[in-house]
Amino acid sequence: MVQSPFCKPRFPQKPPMDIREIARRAKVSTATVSRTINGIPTVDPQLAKRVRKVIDELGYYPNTQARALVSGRSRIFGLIVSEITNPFFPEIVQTFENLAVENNYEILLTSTVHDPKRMESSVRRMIERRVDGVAILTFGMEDALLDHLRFRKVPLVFVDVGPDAPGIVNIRINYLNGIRQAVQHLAALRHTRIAFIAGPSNLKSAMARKAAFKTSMAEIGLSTDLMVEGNHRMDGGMRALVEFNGLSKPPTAVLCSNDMTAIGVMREAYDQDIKIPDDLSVVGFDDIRLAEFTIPPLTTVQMSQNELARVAFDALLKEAQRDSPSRERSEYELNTSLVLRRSTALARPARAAGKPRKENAGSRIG
Amino acid sequence: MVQSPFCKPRFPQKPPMDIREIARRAKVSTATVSRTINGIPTVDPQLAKRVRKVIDELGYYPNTQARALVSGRSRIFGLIVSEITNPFFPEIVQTFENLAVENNYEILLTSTVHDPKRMESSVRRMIERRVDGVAILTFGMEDALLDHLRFRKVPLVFVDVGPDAPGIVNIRINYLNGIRQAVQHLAALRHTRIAFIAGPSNLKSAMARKAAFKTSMAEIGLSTDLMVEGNHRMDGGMRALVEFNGLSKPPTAVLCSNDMTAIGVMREAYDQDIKIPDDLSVVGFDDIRLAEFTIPPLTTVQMSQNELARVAFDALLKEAQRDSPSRERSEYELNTSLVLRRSTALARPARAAGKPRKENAGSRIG
DNA sequence: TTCGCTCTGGCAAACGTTTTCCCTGAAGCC
DNA sequence: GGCTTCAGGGAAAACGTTTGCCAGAGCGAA
Repeated sequence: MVQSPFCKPRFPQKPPMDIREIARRAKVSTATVSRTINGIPTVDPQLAKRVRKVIDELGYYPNTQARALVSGRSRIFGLIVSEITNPFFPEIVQTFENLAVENNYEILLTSTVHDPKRMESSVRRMIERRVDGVAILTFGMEDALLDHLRFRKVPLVFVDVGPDAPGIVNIRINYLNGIRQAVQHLAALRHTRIAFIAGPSNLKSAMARKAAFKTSMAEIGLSTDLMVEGNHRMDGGMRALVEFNGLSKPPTAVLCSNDMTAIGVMREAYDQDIKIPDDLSVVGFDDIRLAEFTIPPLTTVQMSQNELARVAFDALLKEAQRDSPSRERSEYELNTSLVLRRSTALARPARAAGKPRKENAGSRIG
Repeated sequence: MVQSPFCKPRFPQKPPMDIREIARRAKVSTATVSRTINGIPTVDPQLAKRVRKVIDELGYYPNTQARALVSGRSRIFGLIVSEITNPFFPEIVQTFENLAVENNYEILLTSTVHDPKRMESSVRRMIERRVDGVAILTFGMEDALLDHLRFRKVPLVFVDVGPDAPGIVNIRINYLNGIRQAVQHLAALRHTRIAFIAGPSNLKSAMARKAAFKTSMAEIGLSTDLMVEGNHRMDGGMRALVEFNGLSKPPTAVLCSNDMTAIGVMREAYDQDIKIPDDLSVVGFDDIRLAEFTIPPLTTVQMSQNELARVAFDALLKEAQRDSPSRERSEYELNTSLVLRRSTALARPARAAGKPRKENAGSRIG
């Protein structure tokens, strides 16, 4: 609990540039200045004009902290992500910021970097700054931490994993739609040995994707014995491909739980001289911006980060603007859909078992 | 100047959970509680313990806004970038945040998205939230805006482009070092027709890189007639390569003003069936994390985002902690150096002029 | 003219901290 | 035991806003 002290003012000699100074110069009370700034209609247009003139001349900007203190609203939304360097998030952050600017909010951006200590710190920072709401785009947040926020009646927006409680908004993602499209696309290209590289099993969203894959495969009568757990990072994808290649009958197509995994697969394939899409079809998930620019461009299931951010922000805004906590739980749904690029192709009739790649010693059938 | 009003408290009935409540329950004055929280040593250990107990039991978190109001320090640093979706920045933001957490600061992250309105809004937001300092990692900020900050004696940290004024920290980047290494590396691989794809000419940093390229080429007696202006985005790189291929004697190696440009080049090369590095060597600049995972992995000049962020943050912290503005201008220098990966190779003796690629109709010498 | 109503705008009380100043009591010294 | 010193902790004044309440002005109607 020990904290470094908030110390003395930087420059005590700094001339006071506050609402009172404005009031003095405009020969009105501070109340009128405040009302003018806040666009309250009861103030006489003449007066307002005079006040605004002084404000502009002096380059006065109201002190948000004082405002927040008295109004009880900080006009800050918290945004918790797992790590900013994960390419999935910058797009979201950008959209979030754009919306914040439009609505005179600030974003308190916090990343957990998968560290419990940091999660706790994230929540503490949110509470200390008295955010008006938090969007939680990371997974595996401990309930005890959430309770801190819930106890303070901070509006919460989750993706996928929120508890079913009043005042908590959940954005559900329809994984099945996109993943079914991906599976059927691969099937249409004559692939039957379709592998899946899952995300870490402690991530609900990763499990949901995996379930969607199983369902989709079952629907068209394909077996799902080719499944490996990755980590949603590139190295996970690379390792998975190595593992697949050790199999007697390796897959001809791989569906990945996210794009970074797919990029890892492609990278490993490059190292092993496996041609994509000719030797192996690869499909990602997320459609991060980068997916368009991989080599080859990645066919992937799109989950619009833009839309996700927008829905989350709107929900937060709506929740923050009401004066009492909403009673009914709100739910939003986000769809997913396949976007075709160039990392998938017709399946080769068969690949020789355990064929050594680099040396190209094996015979190729067909 | 019209702003939406800060409205009434969300839940007036919320029980007061403030320093006074703590004081009451611990049977001390608010002053003691405050002193305890701030770790001021004059408070009796017994008392402090009692206070901390109450604080923990009640889950009390001090109100940062009130603290900031009275102390005159917000414990917020502004961070202005051009756009978060530019892969160059997330790494910086992450490091910045890590350091902020360590030092009990918050980051107010703002992006200009190359829009003058947004720049203005960025600066306004910084001032309104009374940040303790701003790191400006974007270029082409208008002086009038900066003056707003300078006038308020907000510590400022720039990369490369800061004005020479007291209290302004400049982080200079030694572009020449890394670029010279890159050029000499290519020359050692027998390349003589080395092209450069520059960044937009209104970016000082881009111009500095270009100048470093010219210098490096001149040093080893090579001509620099193969220069094109890109835009630091992928499409710029793609267009540049198209342009080069229209030439009667296209380059055998390309040095790019940043990694995104290089990725664009590689992407276009893929489309045109130009093999990298066999047909064309490519070198980037920045060493964004992604560079390690392109196909092939990109040889590039590293400018450590980590170190940049760290230097910027430290400078800000130092500046914010002093009680009067520093008189002397501080300067930091950041080095750059080449990191070798797999996008460069020995030059082919010559490439046939205007050789059509896809159709592979030309003869290949060597 | 007087009453009462509507508007406008000022006064002052919050908001939740930090910090100055001062008071108390205890310890140290002769 | 009386004096000085000092450490510890409390009362209260800031910090810069918003906003409830009220006073006065202006105006129309009786």
